[in-house]
Formats: sequence, structure tokens, C-alpha cells
Amino acid sequence: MIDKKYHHGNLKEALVEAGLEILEESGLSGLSLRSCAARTGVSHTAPKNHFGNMNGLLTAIAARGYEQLADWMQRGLHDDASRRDKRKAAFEGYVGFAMAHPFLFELMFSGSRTRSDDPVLKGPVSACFAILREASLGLDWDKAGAPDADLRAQIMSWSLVHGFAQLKLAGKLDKDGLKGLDVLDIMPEFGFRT
Amino acid sequence: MIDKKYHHGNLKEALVEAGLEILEESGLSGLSLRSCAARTGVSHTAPKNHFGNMNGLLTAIAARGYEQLADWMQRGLHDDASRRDKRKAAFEGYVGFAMAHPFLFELMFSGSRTRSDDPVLKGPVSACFAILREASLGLDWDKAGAPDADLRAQIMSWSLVHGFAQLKLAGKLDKDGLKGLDVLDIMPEFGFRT
DNA sequence: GACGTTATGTTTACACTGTATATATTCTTT
DNA sequence: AAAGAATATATACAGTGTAAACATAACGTC
Repeated sequence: MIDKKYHHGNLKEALVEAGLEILEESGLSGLSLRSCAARTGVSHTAPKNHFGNMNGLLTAIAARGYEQLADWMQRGLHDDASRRDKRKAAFEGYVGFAMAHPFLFELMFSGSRTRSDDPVLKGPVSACFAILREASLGLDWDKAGAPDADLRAQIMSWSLVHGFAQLKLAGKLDKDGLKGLDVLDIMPEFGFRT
Repeated sequence: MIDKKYHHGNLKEALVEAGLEILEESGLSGLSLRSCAARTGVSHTAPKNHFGNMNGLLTAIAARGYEQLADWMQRGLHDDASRRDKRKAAFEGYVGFAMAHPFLFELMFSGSRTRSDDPVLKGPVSACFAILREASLGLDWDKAGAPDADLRAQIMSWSLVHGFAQLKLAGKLDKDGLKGLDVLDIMPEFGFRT
């Protein structure tokens, strides 16, 4: 580390890592192309080679966020966990992640700062989608047994847990009587079909 | 309008109005203190007197957004509408507003661009809260009849509809089989207690 | 009505941002 | 070894939010 090499060797990863750190320390307002470059010890135009522009870097950071989200949703889950445990873990993990990393969470779902159709997002987002899918499997909200009940249940689950997380983050649930609300307080014990 | 007066007379409102227009035309990336000031025909430091800083202006714009959201949720509703009609209108209006004004919607729930505890937000947010409350009244998700069932039903409703709107906006529901999904496709016909 | 006070805008300045262009260095491949 | 691609730098520029000093108008009080 004494002699600074012209080529970093792993700059792409290092920039994303720097971005995640800055996000934790200073929030979205402190996150910039130049701050990431500076923390990595590189010129402020270096990121362009790897990410094209600011949007590309932010999208890459967001992709890392989805990987972390997947981890949170599967935390403390043993292999033979019941479906109910998986669902509980997924929902609690989702909101827990949002609370622990509010700025990253905001970035991940910011339509204006990231490009939702970027290929780098596809894998991590699909992984989260799959976890939520399994967690919602057999969940029959309207007790109707419709043919697409599983898909509907998943979208409902995701919408519910995501909306709750963001409303909480945005301070919309700070009224009296809502302060200490947890996801599981809101989530009833859903009925299973199977 | 020929002779430009030194004092605008209604600058505070005009700046918010300009911000809303810019948001529709150019999105969040085009919205800046200076662009609002320029459109209003005023120096770029004039907003400081009324809003303090950028955050204050954005929060004022967001407040206007909540007023519009309340309108959307009560659109086409006659006085003697049934509770089911009110609920349908509120949910459809919520998502409809988000789709019609995606940038404003993102701004309204952006924890980093607006200050959620700003007094100017309190009124409009409470109005939306009240509408959602009435729309969710009597909704018994878990058929349990718990004492705080109404409050829980409201938070669930809000979370569900908000999460659905944002996931749709963020492009997370663009997979095959999810493309044409509407809120009401997801929302089952909930059972009423009364 | 004159005058001091407050509110409202302007001017100027500054540090910071993302991006484009041209240049330098290193790696890779032949 | 040489050519070309990949990677990083240097420089420049327009745009941003904010602060400070100044200008103009409105308002209340004597």
C-alpha cells in the first residue's frame, strides 16, 4: 500500500463498497461520485470507466442492497424451517433491513436515482422475489382458492411489508398509538390452504 | 405584468406552483431551487426568505402533493356512497395518483429530501390519514375482532396500497404475469364486521 | 405625514456536483 | 516487441445550494 499503483485492480468493487460506507455515515446527501472516488483514493472521473455515470454507480450500490436484503430475509433460518417460520423471517427481515439501512433502502426503490431496468439489478432483485414467493406460498388471503392465488398472495405480501417499511421510515406512523407498531402486529396469522 | 415590481406579492405560492410544474415536465432531476426561482422570474436566493433552504421548498411542494392525493382518493364520490365504494375510491385513487404523478409521489415519501416532521406537512398528511381511516373502517383482516382491529386494518390498508404503488413505480412488478396488475386485482373482497 | 423596523429580493461569492474531452499509464494479445 | 484495449488522470465547464452584504418596499408607531 506504500507505492500507489496507477491501476487500482479492483476499483469497481471498491467504489461500490465506498458508496455503501458513505451511505451509512452521511446518508444520501453525502453520497456522490466524487466522494466515492475520494474515499477510494482515485480521481473523480475514474468511476466513469466502470459505471458510465452517477446513475450507474448508484444502481450498482442498490444491487448490493438487494443482496443484503435477501440475507436479512433468510437470517437465522435453519434448513428444515417451517413455512410459517420462513414467512416470519422474511417479513421481519425485510422491515429490519429497511430500519437498519434507511438510506440504502430509499436508494434501492428510488425511481429517479437508479435505473430499474439495469441488468445488474436483475439477479439480486429476482433473488428477493423468489424468497418472498416461497414465504407467501400457500397464503390464501381471500380464502377463495383462485388459480393465481399464490401470485396474488406474493404481491400482497410484498406490497404490505414494503409499504409498512417505507411508511415507517417516512415518519407517517409516528402518531400516538402507532409508535411502537411492528410488522407482526399488523400481519395477522394468515390462513393456509394446505 | 408590464412593469416588474420588486416585491412579487405571492412568491411563496408561486414557487411551489413552479416546482409542481417542473416536476411534471422534467422530473426530480430538473427540480432545483434555481429552476423554481427562474420560472417564477425571481433571483435564485429569493426562496430562502420563505423556505429557509431547499429542504423547506421541497417539503412545501410535498405538502401540496398530499392535498392532491386526498382529492384523488375522494374523486367521483357522492355523499351517500357506501363504505365499500369509499374504500374502492380511496385505494384506486391512491394508486392512480402515484401513477399520474410519479415524481411528486417519490418526493412526498422521500425521507432524505423532505423533513417528515415539518409542520406544513401535518395538516395534509392528517387529511389523507383520515380518509384512509374511514375507508378501512370495519375491515377485519384476521376476522378476530381485536380491540384495535380498526387501527390495524388502516395501517394494513395503507401499507398495502402504498407498497403496491411504489413497487409498481419502481418497476418491480414488470415481470411476465404481473404487468397488467391493478390494485383491485390484489385486494380481495374483505369481509366486514358490521 | 415622517421615521425606524421588518419583510422581501438582489447581487456577489464560494465550495461542491456530474460530465465531457484530451491525455497518460498499464495490461493484454498477438 | 508492438499494437491495441482497458484503466486512470488532468483539465475544464455549466449547474447546484448556501451564505453575506446590500437594495427596495411595506408596515407600524410616534
